Amino acid sequence: MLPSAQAPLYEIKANLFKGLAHPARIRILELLAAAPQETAAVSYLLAETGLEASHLSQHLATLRKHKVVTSVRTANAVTYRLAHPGISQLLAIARTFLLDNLADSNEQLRLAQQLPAGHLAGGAAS
Amino acid sequence: MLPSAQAPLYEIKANLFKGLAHPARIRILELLAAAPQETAAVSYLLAETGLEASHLSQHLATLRKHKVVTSVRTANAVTYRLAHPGISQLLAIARTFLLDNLADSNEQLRLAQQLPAGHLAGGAAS
DNA sequence: CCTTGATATGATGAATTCATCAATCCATCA
DNA sequence: TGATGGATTGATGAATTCATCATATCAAGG
Repeated sequence: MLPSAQAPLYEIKANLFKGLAHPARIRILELLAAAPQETAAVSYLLAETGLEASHLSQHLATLRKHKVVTSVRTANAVTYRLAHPGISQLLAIARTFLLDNLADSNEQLRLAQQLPAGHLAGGAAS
Repeated sequence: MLPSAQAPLYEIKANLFKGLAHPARIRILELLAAAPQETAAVSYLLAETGLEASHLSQHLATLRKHKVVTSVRTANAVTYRLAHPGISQLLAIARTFLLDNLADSNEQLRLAQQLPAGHLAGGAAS
């Protein structure tokens, strides 16, 4: 059920978050958010994510379905763009929230051990 | 797979959004966001949402699992609280994004009909 | 102890999403 | 036209989430 003027706003919001609820789609969106004019070609996304073409297409289709991205075909190339600046804001806020969670984990670890916590996260990509 | 210091950040983000990807949970979070100190009792959430107790509990458990809320039991009452101010920011941004989508829908409708669009959404709750 | 109120958990079938491969479509070129 | 490159769609089984009811747990009072 897609966003519709007839659906309650909480349903519309939940649907938006469903569109964001997969790691591969987060990676795609972050590549777009970091690209000039929040726009990138499928070929670029393909190279950067390392996904198989059909897998990437499926995820892009989901993002289109949820109106998180828009696409334009130019000859044999298709480019995708974030549909709204709010998307990158959502990603940015999710980052601060999660970094705080990491800080909390550090705090709990320290209280548990009564020792200064070493560094916990060394491999976080984005 | 819960947020862990070892998981890539895009997986952590996707997991956060999974926690938000259900209408009932959005409603709960918005009630909390609007409550004093972003805190409310289960009994209050029960009355406001109209959900059955076990259904509400299941959703609250999901929100706890995703660290979107925290809970405290005081005697036979349990209160929930947003775990981070970022949550209400996510909801607020989702709102602006979606309102823009409504505006877009209005624009397309107008172009299609070459007539001023009447009001489309009259029943949106939140 | 039993009863009551408040809340959480367990279990199960239905629905949806995910992962993945095959096939198809679109555009270009010789 | 056929071949090639770029991108999408269709199909299917596995995994996860959702919906819902039964049961259990926690806390307080008589």
